[in-house]
Amino acid sequence: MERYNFKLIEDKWQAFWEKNQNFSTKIDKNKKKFYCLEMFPYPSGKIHMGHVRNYTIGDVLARYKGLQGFNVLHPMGWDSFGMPAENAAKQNQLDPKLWTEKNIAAMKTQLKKLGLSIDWNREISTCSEDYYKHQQAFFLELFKKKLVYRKENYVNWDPVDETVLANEQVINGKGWRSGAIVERKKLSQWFFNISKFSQDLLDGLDGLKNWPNKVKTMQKNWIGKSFGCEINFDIEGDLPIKNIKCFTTRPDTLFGFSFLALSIDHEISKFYKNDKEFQKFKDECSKTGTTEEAIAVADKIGFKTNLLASNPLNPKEKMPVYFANFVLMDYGFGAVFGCPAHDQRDFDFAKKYNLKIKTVVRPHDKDEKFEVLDEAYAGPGIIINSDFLNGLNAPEDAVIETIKIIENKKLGKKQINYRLKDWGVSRQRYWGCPIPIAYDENNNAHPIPITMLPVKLPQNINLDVKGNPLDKENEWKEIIIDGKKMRRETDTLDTFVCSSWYYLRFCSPNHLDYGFKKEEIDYWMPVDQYIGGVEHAILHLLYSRFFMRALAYESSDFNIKEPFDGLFTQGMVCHETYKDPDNNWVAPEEIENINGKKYLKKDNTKIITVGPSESMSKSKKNTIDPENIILNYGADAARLFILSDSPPEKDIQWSEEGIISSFKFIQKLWNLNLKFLDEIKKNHEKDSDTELEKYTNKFLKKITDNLENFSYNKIIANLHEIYSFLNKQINQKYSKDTLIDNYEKILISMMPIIPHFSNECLSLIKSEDIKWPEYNKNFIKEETANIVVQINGKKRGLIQTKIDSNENDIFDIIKNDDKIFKYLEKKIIKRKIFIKNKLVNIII
RNA sequence: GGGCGAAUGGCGGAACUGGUAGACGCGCACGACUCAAAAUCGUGUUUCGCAAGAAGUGAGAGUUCGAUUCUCUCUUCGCCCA
Repeated sequence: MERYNFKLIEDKWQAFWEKNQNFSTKIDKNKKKFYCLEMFPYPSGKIHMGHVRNYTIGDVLARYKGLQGFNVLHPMGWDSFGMPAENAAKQNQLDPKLWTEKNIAAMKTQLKKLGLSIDWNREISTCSEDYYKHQQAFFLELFKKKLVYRKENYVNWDPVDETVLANEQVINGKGWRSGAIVERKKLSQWFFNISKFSQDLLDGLDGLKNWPNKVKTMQKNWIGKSFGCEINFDIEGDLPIKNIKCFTTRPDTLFGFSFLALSIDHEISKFYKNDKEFQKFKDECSKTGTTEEAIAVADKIGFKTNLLASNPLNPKEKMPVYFANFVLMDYGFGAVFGCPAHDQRDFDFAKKYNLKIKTVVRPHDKDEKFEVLDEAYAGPGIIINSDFLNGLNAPEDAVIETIKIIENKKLGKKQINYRLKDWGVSRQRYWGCPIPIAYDENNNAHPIPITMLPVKLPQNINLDVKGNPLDKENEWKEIIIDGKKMRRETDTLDTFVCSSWYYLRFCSPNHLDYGFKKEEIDYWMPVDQYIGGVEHAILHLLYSRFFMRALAYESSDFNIKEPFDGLFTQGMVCHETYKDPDNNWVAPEEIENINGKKYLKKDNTKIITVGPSESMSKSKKNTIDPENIILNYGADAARLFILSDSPPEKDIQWSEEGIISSFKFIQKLWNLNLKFLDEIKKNHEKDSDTELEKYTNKFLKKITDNLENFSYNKIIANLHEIYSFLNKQINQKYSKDTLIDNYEKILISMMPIIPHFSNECLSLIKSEDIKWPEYNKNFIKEETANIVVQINGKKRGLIQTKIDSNENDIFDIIKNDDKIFKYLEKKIIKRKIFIKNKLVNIII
């Protein structure tokens, strides 16, 4: 048999598509559009298997929609600002720009070898001036709409590297690079007012019918709407403070009040500015990171004031006021009332400072004597020890009732609170989009005029400095606006800003005046199917949803709110892990298989222990390089394997056996194709072709259904089935026309999966009018049905009948079937269940 | 600690709205071809049992004529958040 030369054929078709510009797209108002987008990659230098999976899934969809006649937009670009470039530059004395561009070129070559149906004319890169110029214009637009503002906020500060760290760079409270204990430090930073849209972002989730519920739930929790009430506590003491406002979701536990806790940034902290003890306490607090997690894990500590707060519902009760490290200024009013019996944090705090713990809720299964002793009880129950609230159902009824009372007594009011905080976009980094702002001598911020955009990053600067390199560029910092000398903002934008609108830019990648052209986004947006990893379920997707709203805000010519109509989150690519006897990770290519055991290749004596399959990572040395796979097995085989076995939303296990099997399958299909070419030369005359037609149409139905449902793994099973069928049946002397007609349809249906192979085979018999084959319903109809015969719910036989046979017909057959009938002899039939074309169940 | 999800042969995974559990692939076994091996092709492959048959979808209960599918409790794992 002739070998299938995948190298030759894949190169041929990739060159063909490029030459004919098959995937370059233009607006065509006579055609329905389909915008298929995969999350664009960070240009690290090499594609990994995760990319292969992500882009193969997207490509299957894009090609399928194209064959169906949609005008498909399927672009690709680069999320090319960010820290790795800056770090690499520091280490190797390189220019981040050159490093990034080199990586992009390399990855583009690799992606092209996968045979993706991408419109490369629309390629964008977020670090190019053409891109970030528009981003700066958007920033100014948001500034004008007052959706951007500046405020002081805490950052994770690495005191050794003198740099700000992102949350994920803080590991166990220490800087990832220096190992220094991370501090909280206040910096003046730019914020996007995303919280203004909290309710709208929450409401919008209901309309996203084609998003996984999992992601919607995660976003919902992240926005964290809570229903509660603000309460005024009267204050007594030696300060000019009459009352403090608190937010709580559990006003019903107010009789359990035992202290008031304030954030160290609460406005009354100004009275303690000169208190040395307070300053010491504040320093202590600043050693905790800024994440909610860090604060939750940290020891609960407090600083007692001389103030007393009285319980609004029982003014005689006066409790101490503390500053506490677990109260956040961003949430509520930076003040909470402590109810130790029913909140674990408050409980820990009360234990530490010996405060009263009064039980005010009893679980439904406990009596009035129930008392909280060792841990807080936060569950539902009945209110006790609470005067006029006693007997109410907590939390539901009790919360509503208490709020009513509080409102009547004018002690506070009902309030809705959101956990979602404003988005801090300032990064003290070089390799990012410069913020188009300048400061005058009084430190007032002024937008840099739009005509002066882009604010370009300076090149050839010294990166090997502590802190933000841009801050050291004194010449660059100087700017003259309207004849006035000013100083540029040296922070750059969070890279999440770049990815919050790139899907718009793909619609008008070369438009010079603005980030997009209205006519073009009106046609292409929203993205019909967005595909990427679940790790972006919260931030990136929420920021994108915000960005659309921010652009539409106070704008009449922008009416789309949701950028992504459909979302699909694919699983990770995993591989077995290996360790040598010394407990070192070993890469798959260092291993040799001898008699079912795995040995270290180098010395052939050390036995390797096989560990569980885990997501591919360099640290565990269980990565597989896609470039080698494509080189050795071809893009079609790689695509075939990455789609088989596991549903796209679940993790997939990469294996050597698997990719080899896919590779062999393509060879088998090729052999079948040669057989077919032989067969049609024979030109049989036969009119009983229905079996082939039936099988083909059933196959087309299955494959279409599976494509629609993202059941791509089942499509591979369908391909194996159609292969076995054809391989056995092709020499059944079907007539030439029927054979060609059906084979064509089958080949077209394989085009989304293995495009090079199917295009090659198809080109040998057909070159025009290639479109997705609709299945013919007449061939799908069954004429017979297999009926399961159950006796007392147990399967006792299987009989074949004409389709739609009635109960009596089936019982006639059963009576004549000895194998089944023996169970019924001399028995009284109590009941019969009959499901048409499926089963009968006889109860005796 | 909270939320979401998952658990099916030796392995990855199928099973539509409650109706034949194990599609398809890997692995394994046997056979054909071969001097031989590789490759390829064919057959078989949930478990126990010679068989008839029985058991069987993480564990335990429940609803139902019938449960991998629905409900409850538990266990383990994964992801996200704290």
